[in-house]
Amino acid sequence: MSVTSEIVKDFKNFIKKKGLKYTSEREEILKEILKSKQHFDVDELYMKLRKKGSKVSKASVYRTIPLLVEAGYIQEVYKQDSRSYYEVTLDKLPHIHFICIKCKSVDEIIDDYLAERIQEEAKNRNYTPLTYHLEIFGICHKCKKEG
Amino acid sequence: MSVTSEIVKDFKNFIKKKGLKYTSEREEILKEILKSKQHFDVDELYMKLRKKGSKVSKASVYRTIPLLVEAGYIQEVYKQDSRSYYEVTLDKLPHIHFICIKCKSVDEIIDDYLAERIQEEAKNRNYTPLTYHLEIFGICHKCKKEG
DNA sequence: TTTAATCTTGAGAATAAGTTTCAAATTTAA
DNA sequence: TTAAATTTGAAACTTATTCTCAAGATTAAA
Repeated sequence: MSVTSEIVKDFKNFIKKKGLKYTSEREEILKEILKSKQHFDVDELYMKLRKKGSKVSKASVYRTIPLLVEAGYIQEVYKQDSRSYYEVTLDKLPHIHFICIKCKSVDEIIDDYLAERIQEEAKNRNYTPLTYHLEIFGICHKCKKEG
Repeated sequence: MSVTSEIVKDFKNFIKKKGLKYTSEREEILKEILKSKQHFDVDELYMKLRKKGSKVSKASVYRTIPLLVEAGYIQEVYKQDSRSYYEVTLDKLPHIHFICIKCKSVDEIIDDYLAERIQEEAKNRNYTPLTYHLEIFGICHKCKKEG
């Protein structure tokens, strides 16, 4: 069984356990998201679905995202210009984003050591961490060269 | 000369250097912000000013904040429910926020080691860091106890 | 398979933070 | 004091996200 269909099955279970109904819209949205290799926002996702002939509404996309976050498949990774960006969580440690305030590019790195330290800090505080965002704002190499 | 009036003087210089005009509204807003010991959002700040009899408009508050960020007196520290929160930067290292997703409480700590490591990571990438946000989302001790 | 209860959907209205517009007021340099 | 330039307040606008509601889909049980 493919990874995707495995996840689809699990998501169905998740939905059922919550006493909700498993709809084709929810499945379509999940499948499309699983294809994304990068950060995405609601508009991008909605457009991709539309281009493929899907009839899902934007409202359904907005309604499905919190379910996928709760199920642990995606997470919000940053906000920019009052828009939220998400990414697939699978096999991924939370990571660091470098956001260039000039060109708006987003670069990411993973630093296991940093991740551990963050976990520690949370535990020292008697805090149950679920996820974190580390965003470093600054100027990227390219923009620095250009002036 | 008090710390506040020192800053007010510097801000006036900053404004002049940019070829802008130094207005009583800008000064009022800066002074009120300097009094804040905690995170604040635009609405809170605006309300405080109003209660003191100030006539500044919300638009002016919104217009002044980016200037104060640029001048380095305040920084945006996190966003929640599509609202931005700021704090006074003075003598402060960027720090970590624990945000409880249940009660919305925000706790902060400073970890110099983490701060250093973040700087390093940025430099390794040829990136000029200006500021960063590290937000850890989870459940606080109190909410965990309550179920 | 039919039913009935419940949930979900799409479309558009509503909400709210933040931005913009514009005429009147203020600041500033000369 | 004056004239050019900027800023202000108020209200209109923008835009991501949420909400509303009637119609349609799902589900468990008969």
